Amino acid sequence: MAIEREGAPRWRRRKEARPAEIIAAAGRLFADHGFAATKLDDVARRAGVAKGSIYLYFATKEDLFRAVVRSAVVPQVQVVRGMAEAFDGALADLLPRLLQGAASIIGRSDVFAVARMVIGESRNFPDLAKIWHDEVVAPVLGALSGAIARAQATGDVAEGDARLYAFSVVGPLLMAMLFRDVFAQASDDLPDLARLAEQHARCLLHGLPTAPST
Amino acid sequence: MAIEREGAPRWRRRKEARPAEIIAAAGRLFADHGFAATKLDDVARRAGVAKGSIYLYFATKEDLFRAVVRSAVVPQVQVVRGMAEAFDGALADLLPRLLQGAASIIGRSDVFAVARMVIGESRNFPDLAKIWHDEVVAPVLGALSGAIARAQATGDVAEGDARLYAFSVVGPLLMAMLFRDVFAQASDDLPDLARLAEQHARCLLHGLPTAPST
Amino acid sequence: MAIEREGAPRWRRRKEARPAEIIAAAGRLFADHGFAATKLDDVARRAGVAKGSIYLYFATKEDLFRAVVRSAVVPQVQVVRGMAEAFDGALADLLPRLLQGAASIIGRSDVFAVARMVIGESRNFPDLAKIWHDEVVAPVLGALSGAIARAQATGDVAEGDARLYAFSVVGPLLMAMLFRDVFAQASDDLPDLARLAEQHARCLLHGLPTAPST
Amino acid sequence: MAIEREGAPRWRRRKEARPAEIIAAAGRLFADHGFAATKLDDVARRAGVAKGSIYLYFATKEDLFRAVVRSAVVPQVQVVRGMAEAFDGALADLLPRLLQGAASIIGRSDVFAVARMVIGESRNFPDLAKIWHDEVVAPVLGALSGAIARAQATGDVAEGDARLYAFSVVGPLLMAMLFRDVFAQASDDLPDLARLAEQHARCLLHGLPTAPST
DNA sequence: AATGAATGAGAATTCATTCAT
DNA sequence: GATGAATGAATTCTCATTCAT
Repeated sequence: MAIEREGAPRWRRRKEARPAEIIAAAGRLFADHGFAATKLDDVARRAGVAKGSIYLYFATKEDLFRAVVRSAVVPQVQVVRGMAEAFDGALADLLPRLLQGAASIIGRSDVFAVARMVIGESRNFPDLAKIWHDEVVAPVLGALSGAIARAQATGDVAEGDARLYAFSVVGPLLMAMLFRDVFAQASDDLPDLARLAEQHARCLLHGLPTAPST
Repeated sequence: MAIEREGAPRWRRRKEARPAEIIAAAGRLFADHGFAATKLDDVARRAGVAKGSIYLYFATKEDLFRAVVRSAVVPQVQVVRGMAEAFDGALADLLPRLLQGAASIIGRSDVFAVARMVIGESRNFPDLAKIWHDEVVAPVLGALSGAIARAQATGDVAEGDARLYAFSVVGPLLMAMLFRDVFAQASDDLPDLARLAEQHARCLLHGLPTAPST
Repeated sequence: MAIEREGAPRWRRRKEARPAEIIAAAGRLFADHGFAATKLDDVARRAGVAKGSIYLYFATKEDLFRAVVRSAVVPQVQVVRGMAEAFDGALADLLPRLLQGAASIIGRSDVFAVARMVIGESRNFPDLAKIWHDEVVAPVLGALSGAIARAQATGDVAEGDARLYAFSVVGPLLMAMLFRDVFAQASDDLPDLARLAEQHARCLLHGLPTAPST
Repeated sequence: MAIEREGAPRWRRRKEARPAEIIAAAGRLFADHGFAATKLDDVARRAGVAKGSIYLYFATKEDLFRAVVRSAVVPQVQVVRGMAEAFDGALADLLPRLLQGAASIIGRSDVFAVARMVIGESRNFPDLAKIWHDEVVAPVLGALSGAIARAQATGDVAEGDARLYAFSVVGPLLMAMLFRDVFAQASDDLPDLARLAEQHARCLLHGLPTAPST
């Protein structure tokens, strides 16, 4: 239909970009409506592509969904790497920076939209749960547990299960993020991530009580 | 399926029991496959009912979904009440019991299957997110924040945002529960809820470091 | 449910009345929504009867429809008889009275609701078209044709097909009635039946032209 | 079914032809069985199209029905125009030609199948009754009334309500057409439209009586 | 490669009819 | 007789997927 005659078309969509554009469009719609409620018709329209073209790059709708989740995993892996490298200083210095960083970095992205999808579809797409676990969650927990274990070795941190301590460290922040994502409309008192990060770091260092209990 | 007690007719009208049976069947399937992937045909079969009979009690599939979530809210409200009443003793006694209780009570039920559904469908069913928030989440957070605020008033707890402290208290446990639910198949190292409850309680009371930081 | 204990219940629906009540209720709904769009549920509710009770008197929905149409035929047959008996006087006297009578009698009843149903469902219920034809339409046309034929024999009416003359006599009035019924909402200028009857009678007697064309 | 001319590919996309083909098939079935009793499955089969394809062009079954009726209106409007232009000569010349023309033109088409549908469903589809009224019935009546009024102005036609005269003019013919359509199977003496047209024209001009009644 | 018309299996929903009470 | 809960076949509508162009 759109006829381009002369040698170099003024502007042409690069075919290499297509899959990424489709993934971006699909990601948005999946995040907004869930897997089943998202229509490939809409994905195509949003991506500025014909419906059939999606099938040039993705065999099925499920495949596209997988691609979306995978593509969201990649940047997270960067974050994970950054965190792992950060785990070196003293715990008292580390924790605030760590939580603040997580709060601001993750809080700015839309990982949690993807996380929500993965959570909601974890039974239908066990492989995605696996990917998400292996590529994102386990490494973060691993790096964190490792740092804590090292801190225990140097006597900085009380004895106990390092992996469970990792939950103690990141659980509140993650829960708050999920809260914000799920209850965005339902609540008019969404937790402030930065303040939570700061306060929780202090809580982890000194405990909840005013006077340290001997 | 439904075992009739002695003397009862082989088959009888059960106008009162039917909705509950359907909700139970639907709850199971929704939890396992999500809203969209659950077929009313299967719900009917599982409930031992004809497909059309579902419509005697629920106007639409969405309505049935809502009923399932609502019905899951009720028992949680009991739990919430129990927790609220528990918030009276000294923090040092309270926290371990509280977390242990939450871990065992909630961990035994299948709330998290429903929670997973609510999370996954929160965009498609904002009203359910609202119900879940208002009936379950907000009251728990409220009761907890209240107790913490009271403890702050008596000088037991350091100053800070009581509501954010509530996240610090329950976040790790909730994240661990969600982890177990979502990554049941993906991970071979699921966190032990009871141990986490116990360890996190200690962590909250003394902080992470070995020697309380003055 | 409604328990009546003592000997003679104060008031009890006479079972003989039931079928008629059901027919009345069904007639109304069929007329308003057509055969297919009428739900037996609504018929039952309107008749103040349980849905299953309809089947005590009518084997199927179609049967009920037939009964409705048949029941509407009976009073029409009376009208037909009345018309037949009226055909005796001189044409000049007869026509105005006849048309006026038809206009007022038929116009007051709701025959045309039934007629509309018969017309609309004539393909699906050929037997009803047959009944309506044999019991209502044919007798009227027959009586009218007969009277016209007699008037032709006495030289009162010009020669020609008496049956077609019958169409000339009643067609305008019937079309106007149908018009009123079908276009009740669509038109804001519904024809006045009484005036049409009067004017058409004159038209039939003298012709349209001012000066009778010799 | 649809015969392709030479050189045409055995099968090809016919985006433009499809809607018309579907309307044609649907029109036939709606006319034969009514709106509710017509299954889209059958429409699809008759149109040589997959069931889903219907929905590429019509949002709902009701929409398709509307399209059918609308499409039947267009040719009628032509007829109306023709009639309007015909209204010029003297009444004595005009009436026979007019009625004959109407009888042969309309009698040959299948308008009355559509009319029957509109009549039968006028309660369920008031908008269609409105369209039919505004586009077909009112213009015809209007043109006819106008011509009669002009004839009254020139003294050709007796005084009286021109619009009601219009009913006197066309009523018999329309009623006969409806009779033929509805009672095709029920009657073995269907009125001959051409003869009725001719005889009714005479009746209108001279009146029923042999000797013009002064 | 790209298109988008066409497909048809699949799912929700309706409702006439049945039947245990 | 009367009831109304239960049934399940039937139907509309959806949408992932295909394929001729």
